[in-house]
Amino acid sequence: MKTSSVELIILDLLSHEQAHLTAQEIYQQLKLRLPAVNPSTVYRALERMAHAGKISVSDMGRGAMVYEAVGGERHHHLVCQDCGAVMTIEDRPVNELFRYLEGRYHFEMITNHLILFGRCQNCQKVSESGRQ
Amino acid sequence: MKTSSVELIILDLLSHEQAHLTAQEIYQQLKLRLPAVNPSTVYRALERMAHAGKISVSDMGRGAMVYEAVGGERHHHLVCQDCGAVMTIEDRPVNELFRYLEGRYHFEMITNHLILFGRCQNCQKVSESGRQ
DNA sequence: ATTGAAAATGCAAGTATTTGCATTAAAATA
DNA sequence: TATTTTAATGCAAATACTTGCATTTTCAAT
Ligand SMILES: [Zn+2]
Ligand SMILES: [Zn+2]
Ligand SMILES: [Zn+2]
Ligand SMILES: [Zn+2]
Repeated sequence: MKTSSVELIILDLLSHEQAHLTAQEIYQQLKLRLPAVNPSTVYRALERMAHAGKISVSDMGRGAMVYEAVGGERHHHLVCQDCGAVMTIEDRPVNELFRYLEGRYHFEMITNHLILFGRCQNCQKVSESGRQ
Repeated sequence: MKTSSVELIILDLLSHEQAHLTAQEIYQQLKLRLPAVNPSTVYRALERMAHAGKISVSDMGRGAMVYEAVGGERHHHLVCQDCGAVMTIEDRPVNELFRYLEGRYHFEMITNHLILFGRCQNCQKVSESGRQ
């Protein structure tokens, strides 16, 4: 794999903020620095980087996959399906499950950014009191 | 919510086989029974049904989300990123993690069909011996 | 420094998915 | 049953994403 200039900029974009960006958002940002870049180049670069484990790809309920640089502390998220709130959770309990499954099923886990959907405390209260 | 005829057929499609079907696959099947159905009707029905908890939506690495009827035994999957093999795993250990997280974060879990990516035993062996 | 192979990019066409708005069908109400 | 209300559908246009192929760039080997 050649070190593509587009890849370098994408990594820079994703590293700066601890961002979860969609392909579209990345493309828009990228155009600011590389005005002539083609959309398909971006889609292909993201696919390549995800496959190489440089970035994670996750459905966070935003209608399109979001990408994040892999590197710092490993983490996961709880996403509220009602209000969209995103909570970040520690790796430990998730990691324990993963180690167990690896042993039990002789499977080597690659997933490194788990997204779980549900309802946050606030939205639970709302529907408890109000109608619905 | 009106009982839409499209919804009924989709549920029937998804129930019959313990299928994980993409929107396109569902649309193609549906056309056999309802030749004049419009694609957007299918996409909208799927969105509605997912939101109502009637079906699960998951990325199983097939390039598009797959839908499955919710109802029988709750289960989850391990998907091999190399060969695409799909293993079905029991709910118990996953459920334990979920209950823990619910208590720890006052979060009510909705995710009911978890997909974890990794490498199956066979593909691990292959890359161990062969090159790469 | 040149040359050649392999990988990345651009471009254009194809496919998939979403969206706004008018119409139709279903449920609720009178 | 007739009327009103609300949700589902069709249609067409817009947007998002993918793919095949020609060209350009990168890296490694002269
Ligand atoms: Zn994250
Ligand atoms: Zn919430
Ligand atoms: Zn399943
Ligand atoms: Zn495999």
